[in-house]
Amino acid sequence: MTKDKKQQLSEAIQHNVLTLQWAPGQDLDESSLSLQFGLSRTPLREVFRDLAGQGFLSQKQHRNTRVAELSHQTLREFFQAAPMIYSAIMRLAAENRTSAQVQQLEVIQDDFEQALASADGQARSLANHRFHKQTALMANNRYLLPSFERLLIDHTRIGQTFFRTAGPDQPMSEASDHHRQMIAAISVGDVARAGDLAIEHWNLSRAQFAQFVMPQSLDVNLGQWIQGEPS
Amino acid sequence: MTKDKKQQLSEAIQHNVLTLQWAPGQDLDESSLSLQFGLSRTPLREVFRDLAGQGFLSQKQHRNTRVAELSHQTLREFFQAAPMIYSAIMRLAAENRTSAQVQQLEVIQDDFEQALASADGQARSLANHRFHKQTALMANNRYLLPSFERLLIDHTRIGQTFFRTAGPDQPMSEASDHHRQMIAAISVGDVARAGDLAIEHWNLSRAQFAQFVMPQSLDVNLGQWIQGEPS
DNA sequence: ATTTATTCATTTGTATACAAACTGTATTCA
DNA sequence: TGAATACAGTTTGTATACAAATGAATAAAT
Repeated sequence: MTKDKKQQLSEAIQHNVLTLQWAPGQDLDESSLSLQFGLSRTPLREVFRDLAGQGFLSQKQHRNTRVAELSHQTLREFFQAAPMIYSAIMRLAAENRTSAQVQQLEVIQDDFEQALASADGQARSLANHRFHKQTALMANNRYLLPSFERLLIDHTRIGQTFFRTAGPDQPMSEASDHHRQMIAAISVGDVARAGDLAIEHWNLSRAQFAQFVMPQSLDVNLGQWIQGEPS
Repeated sequence: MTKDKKQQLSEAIQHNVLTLQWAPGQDLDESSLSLQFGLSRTPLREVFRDLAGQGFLSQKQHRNTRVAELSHQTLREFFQAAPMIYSAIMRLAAENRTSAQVQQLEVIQDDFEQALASADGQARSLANHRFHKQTALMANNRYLLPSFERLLIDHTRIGQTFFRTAGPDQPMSEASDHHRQMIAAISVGDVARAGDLAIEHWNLSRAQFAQFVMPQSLDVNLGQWIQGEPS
């Protein structure tokens, strides 16, 4: 009945990090969490290590574990890497998908649209997260996956602001349209189209970021990456 | 005097994995290793988890930890991801490098050339590994790094055969030439040139792979990726 | 008054004992 | 004979006690 405690703990931490209920950089306390989840410190620390390896948390020797930071520097690195990786994942998803996975993706997309209709920013954001995570699963490439998952974590955290404040109108439905078109492209194995859609979808996200969270001082630097290739 | 035992253990494992002294898929024994390194199982298991997260080892619930596998499937995924990531890392290295890092890279390259002169396949291969790891450090992008490191692990393992058997002649010196040109491009911040060199260097590696380790049956499938974009 | 030591409380890291799970062998039953 | 099951030995996973390291607060010194 009581599922795997470690699994539960891991999922709870991931949830708290992705929804910003735990702020970037926030300290975590081993003993209180181990009490809270009925686990001793040994397995708890193993979960910490796993999640640090995946980019949810960060650890330093003899210092407490914290929620992974989100600094200006990480944002810059984020914009340098994201379009390429998202596009590659989408192309490979179109290449390698199975029909069962496509069906699963459609279910997830239905959830996403339901979440958009609600006013619940967390639900919207997590549903979006699940959609893209499924595309990564379909891409089926162990080398690309870790980078993509890291990007997705921070994409979801940054996007919180947007999903929280915006109504279910313009850009929201545009995102949903993209998802539907992605499913179509992936479903028929149209690799090039899938890759292009990723870029297009990404440009939408970028516009959101610029509007809602981008520090003014970074705009100039980011500009050269946003357009495409830097000269 | 006795440095950090965990660090020592971690480096020893990495070395054994990269040089194929531990074969892909090989089982590891917790108790014998903990005895051997004078560490209890608790910290040893933490090292295992870290290295599994980095792609050196692989773990499953209630099963022993093993050296990460190298199957046909992983090779396919490898060829799908490698050129793009290598190129991106090299471009970013040219973009973000510091002069101290360039100097460091030159030292590493000197080591590499020394190793080429020797007949020691492991030394050659590890020196090559260090060169590319340094470029990743210079790229300074936390999102790309985990994917690149995974690729580099398997690149090094696959390349062992080549570095072991070949003399210090044709393709060897060609690789070394590439390294020198990379340093030059990175040093002056020529982003496009650095990216192109990565592709060029990669094509050389690929030729080596095809010649030395590629299973005949896979050649056809891999062909479509080797040329560039699949239609 | 500011800086430098020193102490102590808190937290992280390690060792070890114990519990749970898996693997292979032997035994039972069809 | 072959399949299924039960058992034993080994290995992985967890709890807990202890050791080491950190940082904050106090005391000492310039």
